[in-house]
Amino acid sequence: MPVMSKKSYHHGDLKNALISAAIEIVAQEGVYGLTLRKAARKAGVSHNAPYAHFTDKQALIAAIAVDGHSKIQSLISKVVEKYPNDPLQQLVHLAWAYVQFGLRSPAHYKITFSGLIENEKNYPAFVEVSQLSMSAIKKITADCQSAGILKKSDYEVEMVAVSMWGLIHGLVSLVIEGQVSSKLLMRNPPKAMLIATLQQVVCVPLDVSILNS
Amino acid sequence: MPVMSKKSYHHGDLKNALISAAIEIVAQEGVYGLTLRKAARKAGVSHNAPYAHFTDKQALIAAIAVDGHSKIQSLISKVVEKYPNDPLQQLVHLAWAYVQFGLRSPAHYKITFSGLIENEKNYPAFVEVSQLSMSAIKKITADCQSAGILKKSDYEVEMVAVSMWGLIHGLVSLVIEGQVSSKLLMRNPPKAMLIATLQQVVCVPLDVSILNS
DNA sequence: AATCAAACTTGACAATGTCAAGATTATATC
DNA sequence: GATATAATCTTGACATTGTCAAGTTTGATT
Repeated sequence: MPVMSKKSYHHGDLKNALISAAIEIVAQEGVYGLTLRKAARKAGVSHNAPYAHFTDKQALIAAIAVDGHSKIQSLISKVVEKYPNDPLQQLVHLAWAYVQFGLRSPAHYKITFSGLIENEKNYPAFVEVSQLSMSAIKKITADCQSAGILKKSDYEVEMVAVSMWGLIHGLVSLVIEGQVSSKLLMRNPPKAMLIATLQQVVCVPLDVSILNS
Repeated sequence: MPVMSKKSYHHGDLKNALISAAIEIVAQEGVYGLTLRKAARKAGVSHNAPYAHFTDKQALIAAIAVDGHSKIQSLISKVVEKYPNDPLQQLVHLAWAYVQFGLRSPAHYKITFSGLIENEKNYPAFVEVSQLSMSAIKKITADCQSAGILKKSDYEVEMVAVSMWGLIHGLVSLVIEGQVSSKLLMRNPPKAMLIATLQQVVCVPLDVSILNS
């Protein structure tokens, strides 16, 4: 791994530098503000340098999405480690991680989870990492069912996991889009909102205090 | 309302013509294929004509979203008329309308419900129509609660409605993005999928046969 | 040390969003 | 009904963008 020297012809770590730059741009100017040339400028290279690492503008966007999935996954790992054998805590904190990521970095969240990538199958890294996310949710869901925390439906585990995923993702989307009135948010901050939602799905009553950590 | 004469300087109904053209483009070439100039070409006007009706490219996108909301709302109206005093049927068919719209016109659905509009507050028509959608869902949800079909939570009706909305929207999003494996879809076609999902939320068992219509 | 491939640059091109200024037509006012 | 006014549409121009082509620099391999 070559050191990032100040002024060499070769950047050394341009790919990651471009991704970071792109994430910053997206955070500051939104999805439509992202430009290949702008990212290149921010990384201090010429306007065509990105093409050595990304075939497309879409490929850079896909890389941002991969980064988003990775961030969520590292959060999930931490949560699973912190609450072993407690799938309810894992589930709630998993959902909470999504909400936090979504509210903290809306644009990044959108790119990652809201289907802004046109042909995802063209980007194997994205396909792989998004399947990993799904696997994590599936595992936690299955554990919840075994522990009697989630209803067992007649359909397979994946079915219920998709429902959970959808529920959380849908909620976050609505909050980000502002379709949930701010008044409602004031009276029911996201954390309580999440609990209320999960209570619809979970068949044991939830104690809100489990979230104080 | 002037007739759409063949070759007058004034188009007569350019605004709607542009929206239709844009929807077609989006359906055929995806969101990134949409271009102001392309829509203008398709409507047979000069490249700057759209600016008489839309301040922005974003404004045209917002108009597409408004159209999507309108389509869903007319579907909702029909369903509510068809099943008066049967909130469960209303709920299921409402959800089903979303799924159908999403699977039939993925790109249009994305623009309408997936937050592709950057600053929605800048487009009052969009804000208004999306609030109407929410109101419809809220009413049906409340009716379901009154009928004992949906659990009453400690939180207000809007809370539960948001959950329902989120659940449906999240599911459709995942299907559109292809994050739900096609194998799963084969074994559980969308209609059954929807039922499975609703069974997580609804506290009375659902009979799949109610969907045969 | 010579070769090769990867990483990066410069240059070019068509397409796009949008501004400015002018042309055409509908509508309202007298 | 003529005239003013505003809405609608056109032509022209410009900077920016994604991407192709061709060349340059450099690290790696032999």
